[in-house]
Amino acid sequence: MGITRKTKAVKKLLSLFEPTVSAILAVDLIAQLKEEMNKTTVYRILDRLENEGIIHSFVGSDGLKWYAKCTGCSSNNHNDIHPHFQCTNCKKVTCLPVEIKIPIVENYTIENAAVFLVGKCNECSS
Amino acid sequence: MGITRKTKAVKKLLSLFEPTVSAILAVDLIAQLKEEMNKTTVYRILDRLENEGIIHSFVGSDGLKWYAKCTGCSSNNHNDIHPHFQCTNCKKVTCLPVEIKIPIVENYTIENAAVFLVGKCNECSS
DNA sequence: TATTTTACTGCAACAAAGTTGCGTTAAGCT
DNA sequence: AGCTTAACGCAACTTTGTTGCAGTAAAATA
Repeated sequence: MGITRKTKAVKKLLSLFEPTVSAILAVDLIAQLKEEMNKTTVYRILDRLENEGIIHSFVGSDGLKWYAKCTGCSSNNHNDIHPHFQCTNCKKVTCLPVEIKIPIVENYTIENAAVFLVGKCNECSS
Repeated sequence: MGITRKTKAVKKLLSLFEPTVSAILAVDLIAQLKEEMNKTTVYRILDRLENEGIIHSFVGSDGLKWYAKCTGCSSNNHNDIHPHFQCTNCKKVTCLPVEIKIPIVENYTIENAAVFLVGKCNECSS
């Protein structure tokens, strides 16, 4: 197991999630941190932070991995199912603070749901 | 543009979608057809069939691409939003014939939704 | 049916995202 | 300061998917 240490790399990476409510592509994080740390390190820190419930990840419609800061998640309780939204114009991805109603389907016991919405955000549709 | 020809390869690939309602991983199709055709061919046929509205694709929670046969889609009208379900036990992915209610979110104009559900199917939960 | 057109296929090489092994570094403890 | 061990960097690798080009085979035309 082991306890996550607050190294320079971890602090730096976490700081990138602060000033925004948007999700960030893992690939973009790696590009942005190119001079400061190795891509392996980025992936490993993201893994650890996710396991501790500090951030959460999801896969976009192109198969790329996104990360965003959790609001009210912990390592035990990580199942707040909220949809993610991507604007077709500015490409930004945001977590929507909306409760998703999981449909009840006969013959299927649904335990989790990943909802990825696509459309136009307010700034791009005006 | 060009019109899709019904070549041997196309017929063979399409036949794999017949006997099942389940979705198929692109990677699995390639493995299954290894002796009969090149992986480039598989990807290209899948692309064409999707453009024509004969099959549709989506990305699973692991980032891999799935394909399934459409029921009631055409090249013009491809927007029947139905959820996809993966059983955590048998790993099968199926299209659920359920209408998804897209939530109305302020400041966001939602045009499309990808819903990926995870849980237990009937055969695996009994 | 022979010819011509053009969509389709195979191959090899490539691209990009993400992983693994291992030797080294540095955080946190006493 | 010294010790333990988590964390890091590097290089090499794996996997999925793409691209360019030369050759093949459908389908259209005559």
